[in-house]
Amino acid sequence: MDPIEKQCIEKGMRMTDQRRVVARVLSQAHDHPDVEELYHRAAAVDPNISLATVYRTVRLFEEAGVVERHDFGDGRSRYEQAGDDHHDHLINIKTGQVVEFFDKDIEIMKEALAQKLGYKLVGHKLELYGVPLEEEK
Amino acid sequence: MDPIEKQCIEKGMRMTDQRRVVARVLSQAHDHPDVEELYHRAAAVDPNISLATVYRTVRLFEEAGVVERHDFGDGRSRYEQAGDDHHDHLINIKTGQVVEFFDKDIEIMKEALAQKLGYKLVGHKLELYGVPLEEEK
DNA sequence: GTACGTGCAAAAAGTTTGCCTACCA
DNA sequence: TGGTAGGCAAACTTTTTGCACGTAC
Repeated sequence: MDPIEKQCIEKGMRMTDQRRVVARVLSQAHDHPDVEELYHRAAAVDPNISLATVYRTVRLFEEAGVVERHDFGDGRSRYEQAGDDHHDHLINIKTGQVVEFFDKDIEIMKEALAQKLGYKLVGHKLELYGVPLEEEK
Repeated sequence: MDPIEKQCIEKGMRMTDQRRVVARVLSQAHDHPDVEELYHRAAAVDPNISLATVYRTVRLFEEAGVVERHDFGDGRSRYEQAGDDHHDHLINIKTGQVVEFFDKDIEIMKEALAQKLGYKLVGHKLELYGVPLEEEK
């Protein structure tokens, strides 16, 4: 069983075929698909799934904390599995390609900064936008 | 003359009354208004300005680099003057209130990280989402 | 004078919702 | 079987655009 479905069951969600399909598609995705893309991938498995259901499902998953929603500035929400392996993103503004990275020190600093400002950190995102070094000209 | 208008002229933009009004509203804003809010503030000065013009103007300003666009997760774009005083944001998820902060060390780390990944940093944003420490329960 | 900006309304894009049917537990 | 999820289409929100008119330079 895929990890997202497992988490859903643990949280007591009612599991339908459609939710299982979306869960699996998200678990297997190694990119950051938007809803339209998720819909296509899900429809390849179950051609009867509707776009509305994909919207409802990703929202449900997001609220349950099993997936993360991102906005990389192109007007669409993008989703990925919310694992224990937190990471940040670097977006190549020439190609739209997204590179994931993790840096322990910066994570520590985020926590410390929130604390210093008088807040408990409940979420955080760091996005770097860049151009490849060789082509920067 | 407000700083945004000055920058616009330096960049050779044609300055209309409407652009001046939006520039002034943005220069005087100390929050992160969305387009609807900018439109209201601009309309208070010039009742003939249209929403479409505000959209066109903020986009123009953003592309020229004189304002910054943010997405704090509520589905609308929010704008603020792009000064030399870069800062990041902490969003109080209970109230939606936005706290600005700046941390030299974290800025240095962003730059270093991008470099390590093989990119030249052209933009970056760090958003912390938190709840006030006293009320965290 | 001419290229460019504006207002208005319509359209586009992304997302949500109402309603009725279908199905999970 | 009862309550909840899904499909479909319509509605909604935010943002963009076509067109005719107006204006900065």
